[in-house]
Amino acid sequence: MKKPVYKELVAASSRPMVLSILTGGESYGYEILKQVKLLSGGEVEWSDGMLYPVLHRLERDGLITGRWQLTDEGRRRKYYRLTDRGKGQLARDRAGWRAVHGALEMSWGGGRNV
Amino acid sequence: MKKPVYKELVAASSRPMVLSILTGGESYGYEILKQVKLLSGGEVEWSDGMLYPVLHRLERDGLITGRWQLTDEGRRRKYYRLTDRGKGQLARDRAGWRAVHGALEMSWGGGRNV
DNA sequence: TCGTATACCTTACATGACAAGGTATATCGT
DNA sequence: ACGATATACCTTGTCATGTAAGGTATACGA
Repeated sequence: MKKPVYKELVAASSRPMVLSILTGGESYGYEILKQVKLLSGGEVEWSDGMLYPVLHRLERDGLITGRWQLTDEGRRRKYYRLTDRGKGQLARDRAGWRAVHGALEMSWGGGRNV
Repeated sequence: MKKPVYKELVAASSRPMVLSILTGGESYGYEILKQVKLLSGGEVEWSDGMLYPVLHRLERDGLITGRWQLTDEGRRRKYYRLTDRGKGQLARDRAGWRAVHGALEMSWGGGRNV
């Protein structure tokens, strides 16, 4: 049983993570879930019930756009890609994250101990 | 006008930040607010309306303990200090944060570009 | 035929920041 | 004397968001 990352941390990272994954090209929900797990070395696992609303929000806000696609096996997937607005948001999210991360690392010893 | 850090990021960092600040010794709400600003180089500013409920939660959960103190000037302050439970929680929060941070940094270029 | 993986979606609930309001004292400038 | 600002704490109403749990459907291997 893996201890889950606490939900506020998921909330803080979901948008930049999804946007960032999409800088690598189109992707879809189920694949993004696996990407997150892979990128974190298995330490972070998202529930699909959390991801789909995130994707809908990002699309509603114009940060990503989606298109339905049928695979050869007959499965339907919704592929998303980053918009220009999404790229701008990602840059701001990354800056905000790093500001907070810097403050945390400072508080965790100010560069001396771990 | 400073652009505020978005609220999910505040929610994710508030507990580890407060607990971490208290590893440096007792402190109180108003001072913690200034510490956060200082540690972030002025980039992160918390509202007091957000911090006080955080402190109450942490105390309720036994991660910190508070005591009222009167200063020489007649001001009342509530000083908080870290408990052993709080130290354990801080270690878990730090591990969780770093797991997510690592995944984000991976997604932000995999170690190559910025 | 049954379980697992793939692939999407929704709702009820609890949590937590934000905005805005409140109380009170001390200090400093005019 | 008075007003503004800093210090120092608190609470309430509103909104956003994850979690848990449920749903639908197809493909594939045992």
